[in-house]
Amino acid sequence: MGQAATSDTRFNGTNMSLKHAILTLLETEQGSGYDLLKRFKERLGFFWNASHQQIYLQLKKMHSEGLIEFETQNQQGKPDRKVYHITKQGHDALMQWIETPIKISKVNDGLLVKLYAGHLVDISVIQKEIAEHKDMHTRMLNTFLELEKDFKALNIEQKKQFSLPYLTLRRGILGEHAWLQWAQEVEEYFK
Amino acid sequence: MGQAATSDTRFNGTNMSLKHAILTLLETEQGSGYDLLKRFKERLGFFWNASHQQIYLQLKKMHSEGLIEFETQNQQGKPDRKVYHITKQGHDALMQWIETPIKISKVNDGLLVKLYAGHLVDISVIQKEIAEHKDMHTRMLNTFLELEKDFKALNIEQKKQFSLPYLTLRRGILGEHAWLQWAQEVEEYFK
DNA sequence: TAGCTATATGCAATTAGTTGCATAACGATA
DNA sequence: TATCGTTATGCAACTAATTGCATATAGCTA
Repeated sequence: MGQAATSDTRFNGTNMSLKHAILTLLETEQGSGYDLLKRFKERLGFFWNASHQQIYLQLKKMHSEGLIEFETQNQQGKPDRKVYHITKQGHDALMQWIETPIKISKVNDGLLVKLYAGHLVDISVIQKEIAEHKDMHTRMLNTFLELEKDFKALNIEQKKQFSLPYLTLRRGILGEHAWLQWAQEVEEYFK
Repeated sequence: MGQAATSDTRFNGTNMSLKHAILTLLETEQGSGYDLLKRFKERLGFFWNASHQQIYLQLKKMHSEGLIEFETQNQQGKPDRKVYHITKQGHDALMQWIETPIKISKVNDGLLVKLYAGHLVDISVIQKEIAEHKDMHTRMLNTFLELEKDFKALNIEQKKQFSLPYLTLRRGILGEHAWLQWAQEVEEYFK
């Protein structure tokens, strides 16, 4: 056990930011911060996560940079909505970003740090936590499989339309499968 | 395609920080910032990544918090080394962290944002970038498989000693396998 | 009726992480 | 001899993200 697992040069490229994920969403359809929050959760949750605070902050910043514009919609009973849409500048920035290589995404997983340090505590502490994470991953996988079922029920035209989002969904499914397979191995090891 | 993929309540718990990864490393063996950097790269690269700037900054902060202590070692020809070791306080903080549930680790993958937005550009742009990432993931998998080979060559006693790090390595291997399998699917889709 | 969820937005303080720069000497390679 | 990689540490400026708080209404549930 002594080979270098990573080398700095493999991780070069532009840094990803929430900014381009938001531009991508607004490119297809305008929406408020709240709309975007929902879209992140519903459609991008398997590869991008963002809190509402972060989204609102980014939107404000992007507006000041001229990447997006908004109109205020008054609503009865509910607070006003700021409906954002992408500008020419925002579209250009997105296109430029897509064509610039990005870094391989960084993995920082606290659960594995715990497992690595597991000799310091009763191993049942770790086992219990892995079991809890397994539940979460199982629920996520099931959600993804539901989404896949929906996709498979579409007609050929619609399938073509959603093929790229579907490929990202596949990443989520394969990723969760791998996680659960690993958890299985860990369980068997401790049996 | 419309089900919620994630819900806020599933992501509760203490936030992981570099701090505890460093404490874990120092718990086993004392070392300098530079040593820790190497250990991150060599042994934790498949689940934790940190730059040297960040490590030195954290060490300074942790020292001011009393979690670690250091002695300065003079060396001929080379700069002085600050060899850090964990304190009682640091050990206690680590133990407490291990027993506190942590959040499921966040996934933010720019490459998938690009794929999601792939309809905006010539798809070959995306294909090319996925191919480049595939190379990196292949190299990483090979490194991990080498490490696994080293582990398998150990005797029973040593295997027992390194069983927990080995399980974290398995996560890396299964994760990279899943990534490459996905890349294969994407390639076949575009063929 | 009290609490929960959803809708809708935001600020302030803090922590985490990146990017760029700086220094300094050794040994190996070109 | 010039450059490159390794060893060794660090600051400054910036960007990214988290945590906690704050406001306000409607509808549903216990």
